[in-house]
Amino acid sequence: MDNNITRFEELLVKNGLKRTGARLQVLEILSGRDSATSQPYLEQVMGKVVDRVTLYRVLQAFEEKGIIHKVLDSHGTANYAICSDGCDAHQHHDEHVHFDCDNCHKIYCLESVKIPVPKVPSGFKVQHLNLIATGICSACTDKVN
Amino acid sequence: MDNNITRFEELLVKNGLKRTGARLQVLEILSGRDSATSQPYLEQVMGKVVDRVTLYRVLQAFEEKGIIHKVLDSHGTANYAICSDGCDAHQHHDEHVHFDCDNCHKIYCLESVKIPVPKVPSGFKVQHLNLIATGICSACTDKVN
DNA sequence: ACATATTTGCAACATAATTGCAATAACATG
DNA sequence: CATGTTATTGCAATTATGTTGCAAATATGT
Ligand SMILES: [Mn+2]
Ligand SMILES: [Mn+2]
Ligand SMILES: [Zn+2]
Ligand SMILES: [Zn+2]
Repeated sequence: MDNNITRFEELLVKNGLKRTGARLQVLEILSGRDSATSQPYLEQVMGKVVDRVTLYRVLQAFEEKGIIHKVLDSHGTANYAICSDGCDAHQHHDEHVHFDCDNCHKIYCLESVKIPVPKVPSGFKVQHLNLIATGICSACTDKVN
Repeated sequence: MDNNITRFEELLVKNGLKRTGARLQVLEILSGRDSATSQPYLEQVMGKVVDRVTLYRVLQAFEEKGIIHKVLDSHGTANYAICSDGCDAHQHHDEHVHFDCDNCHKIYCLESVKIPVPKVPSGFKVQHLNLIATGICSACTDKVN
């Protein structure tokens, strides 16, 4: 229909969400970064043009639709990253390792790294795994050398 | 009970902490439970006898001394459990798996379950691992059957 | 019992997140 | 392109978690 429609707008429509400025802006920001983006950072860069509450609702809607996923860092701060693929409103499939760099404090989605399944005591039924590794990221390691 | 008091008092003294009511009460509560205890729960059961701020400071001191460790659940809520191993002021070594039950919402320290080390891309240097498994705990599984 | 360093309570502040409601904007329909 | 319906937003208020400064209280060695 409309060839001007961007891929973000398609994503919104596909998920039954109206294409509003706030939503497009969040998608723009998140997709332009190589690591997860914290809620405080988002709130700061989006400024007062978009209300805090709207940002929270946008993030919540995106998470529910499987457009983004949330990663809590070691301080409990919410960080968001675009889901790579296959996630939808019914299920997220991004059980990859997240890497929290002690130096630059970026949180990387290590999409290719599956979480190794631990052997839990009998009786415990594991449904989801969430592994956060902390240390020094590749970029920071390079800088030092 | 009296034995406990003595044991806890020794623990405090050993760590250069004065044995105060608030600290002993926190140790009592945490040690009497089979799973990690959330800050909100602690605040509730300790009531207004102990100020919120004092509770925060007690928890912070205990964590620094290696007496307890903090586990953030999937909502980012702080939960605390007594350290089993020889943790001290210089280092925690309780990198065990934590199990967050979807049913009873208890967080278990699976002391015996080490976190399997993931293979991260070259350049990334892992220093710590934090794995939280969610699912149904042993007690809840039993109840259903 | 006394001196002193630690610990506590209080008040104030900071930040993250949620809710209800009214105003507004998106968009399907004609 | 005007209009009606519905989703979305902004605003104000509220809740929850956590921190800081400071003065009062208390634990402890002497
Ligand atoms: Mn991710
Ligand atoms: Mn533990
Ligand atoms: Zn880094
Ligand atoms: Zn359970």
